[in-house]
Amino acid sequence: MTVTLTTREAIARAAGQLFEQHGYTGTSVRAVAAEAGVDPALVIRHFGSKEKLFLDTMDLQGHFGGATLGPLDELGERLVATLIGPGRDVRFSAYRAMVRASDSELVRARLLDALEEMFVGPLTPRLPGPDAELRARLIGAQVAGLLDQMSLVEDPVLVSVDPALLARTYGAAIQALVDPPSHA
Amino acid sequence: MTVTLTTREAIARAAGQLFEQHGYTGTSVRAVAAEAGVDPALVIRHFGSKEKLFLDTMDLQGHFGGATLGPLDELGERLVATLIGPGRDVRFSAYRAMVRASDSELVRARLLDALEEMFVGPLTPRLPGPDAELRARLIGAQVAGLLDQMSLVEDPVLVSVDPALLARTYGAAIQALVDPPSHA
DNA sequence: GTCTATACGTCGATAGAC
DNA sequence: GTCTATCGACGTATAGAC
Repeated sequence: MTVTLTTREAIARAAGQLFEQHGYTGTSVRAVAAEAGVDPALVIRHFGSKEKLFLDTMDLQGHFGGATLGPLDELGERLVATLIGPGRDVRFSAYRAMVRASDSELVRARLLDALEEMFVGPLTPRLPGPDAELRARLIGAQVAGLLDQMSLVEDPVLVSVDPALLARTYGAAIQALVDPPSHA
Repeated sequence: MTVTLTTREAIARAAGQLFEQHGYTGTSVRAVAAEAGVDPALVIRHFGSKEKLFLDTMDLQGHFGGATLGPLDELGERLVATLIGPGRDVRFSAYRAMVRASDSELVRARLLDALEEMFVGPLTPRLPGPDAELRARLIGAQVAGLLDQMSLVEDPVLVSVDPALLARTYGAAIQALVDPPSHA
């Protein structure tokens, strides 16, 4: 029920919006300050640096939580459907903003941590068969790759294809890592 | 047999090295000029802008060519083995530099083009069964994701795991998109 | 035609006055 | 806490010397 925002909240809100819209480089501290209606020096004073402001503002975990829930059977298809389903825009723009800022070492570390917490961690103890952790990490790679093509470089074919077909097709490839490997 | 480099060549060589080493943001036009032993203004004069210098310098196609050759049988495993096999460092650093610079729209477009030319184009006409183009693009996504985790965020587990095991495991997931889908 | 010298505008960040 | 003034570094442009 807060009618007024604290200065810090106003800055964070403006920063999140501008970072997702124009990227890290394309968003100046001065632009954030103008959007929030405060002095540019205040932005640095409150958050320490532009980089910390970015990391404090961007949140991946909040958008992808629970994607690995449910039975292992057909988990691949459900996982993809969750990623590209309703509300995909907020997920895509958060991931896109992070990767675009990956020239920063802290941002890369955050990306690795987020993937670990959201996919590798929950998945590893549930996968049957050998090399469970490796397979969980490779499922994470598949997720990252799909997000790359759909939200970062925006492959027009993938963006506009029937989501159900995409979930079925890519889900099968993910399922190949969920199910225990069959040796030749 | 050229003993001396032209100014343009010297700039390009210095730029390529610095961009791969310190990223786009971490490499200043002035640093490139100093490394090449020329005046900073010359860099802009020869290449137009820092962004064009980056695009002229970075080359993905040259490093990944021919990864999709050979019989479709076990193509997945061979593809991964080629990506992470001997000389992986040059491939990884080229890809890493590009993604780190993906705040630029031109760089993102180049990434999409490169993946299309190297994987989607050669693969689409060869894949049996329905949705060949979609499956080829999703194989591209799998490749991008693996490169993300190994060369951009540098997942320590994936970087140090036995390459043969990795090729076998991730190769099986790629093979699931090479082979025609089996409907339930 | 190259190259040098210099300068412009903007950036992230800091110091110190209210 | 907030603003003013300012710093050094950046990408880029241009004028003019070889």
